[in-house]
Amino acid sequence: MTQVHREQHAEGERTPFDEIERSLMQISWLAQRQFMQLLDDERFRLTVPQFYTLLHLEPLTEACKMSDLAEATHQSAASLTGVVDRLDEKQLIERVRDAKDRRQVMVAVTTYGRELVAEIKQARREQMQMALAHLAETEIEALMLLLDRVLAGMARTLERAEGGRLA
Amino acid sequence: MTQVHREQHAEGERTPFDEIERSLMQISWLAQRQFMQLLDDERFRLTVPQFYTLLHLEPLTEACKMSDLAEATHQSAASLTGVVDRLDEKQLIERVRDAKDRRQVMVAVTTYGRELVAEIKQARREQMQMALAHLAETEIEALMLLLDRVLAGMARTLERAEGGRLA
DNA sequence: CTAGATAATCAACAACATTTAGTATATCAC
DNA sequence: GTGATATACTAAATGTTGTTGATTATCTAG
Repeated sequence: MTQVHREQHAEGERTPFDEIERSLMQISWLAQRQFMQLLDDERFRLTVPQFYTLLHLEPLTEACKMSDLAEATHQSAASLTGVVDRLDEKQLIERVRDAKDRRQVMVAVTTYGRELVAEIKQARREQMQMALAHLAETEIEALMLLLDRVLAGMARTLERAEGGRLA
Repeated sequence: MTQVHREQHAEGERTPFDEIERSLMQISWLAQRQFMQLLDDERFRLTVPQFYTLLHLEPLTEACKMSDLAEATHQSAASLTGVVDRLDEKQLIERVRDAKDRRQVMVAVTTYGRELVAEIKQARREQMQMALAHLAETEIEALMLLLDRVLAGMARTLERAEGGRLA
């Protein structure tokens, strides 16, 4: 196992807050990493940008303009074209030129695309459950309490910041 | 602004739970994206894997073996070599061969590396505060309450899964 | 000393995302 | 129609990460 040596130096003051902040960051990294691996599964073969682009399209009844999609997913238009190309190859989305403004390309998720998103969500749910399966019920409860307190602390921080700015 | 058309189709049943799940996923994507952009700032010029590798080293008093670092950050050894190369170029870490086992390369964060991590954390905190600055105090409170309930719901899901498996 | 295991790196390559700049097409104002 | 603008795509170049398999150096067991 990896040995961990924590610092206690007097100047620099490593506070519990710092520890928690670091833990949250590390958890975020690991979760992201785990999700990446899930998406890379042979059933899906998606990358993270591809999935989130698809996810944005999935609930829409109507097709979405490329430019709107780029804005919504915070990707540049040129970058999005590549991502949408790859989704198109996999037949997860369809490109249709708008009848009214023939410059525009409207993108819509296909039925297969919707199915895949559903599968991925299901797999992710199972993955999360498995990730916590080794914890005892009491440990999960404790974890939840702690997370609640983290959120409460974040709320307080935000209130203070807000108060300071609006005073 | 992007027009959003939500689906109400009878089969398929779009539940509020689905909506929230999607929102959480989208928030996670946007947060990740925002963080990426922050790390790309001229002050830092880091990538996400580079930052989290550095983050893992930052609290350690002693240097860390490459293999342990790879395991901890969930990267392959070969992949990590490249990441550490780039951190080394930026003088954020130092490589030292272990005296006892000269095969091993020990990696340690430099003072400059620690400073940069601190700067990034600070910037991130400010970024988060700015992201929520446009919310009224009552809205933030409401948001926090809702997040609490999301977490509680997650806990229940986990308990059920746990109960089913252990029954 | 030798054989084999171990640690890290290297080499070669593929995939993806990203940027910049340029292009084709279509729309709109006049 | 003409010129300006808008929309999406393309091309080319870059950087990072990732994989696989070989390689180098080192240690350890016998």
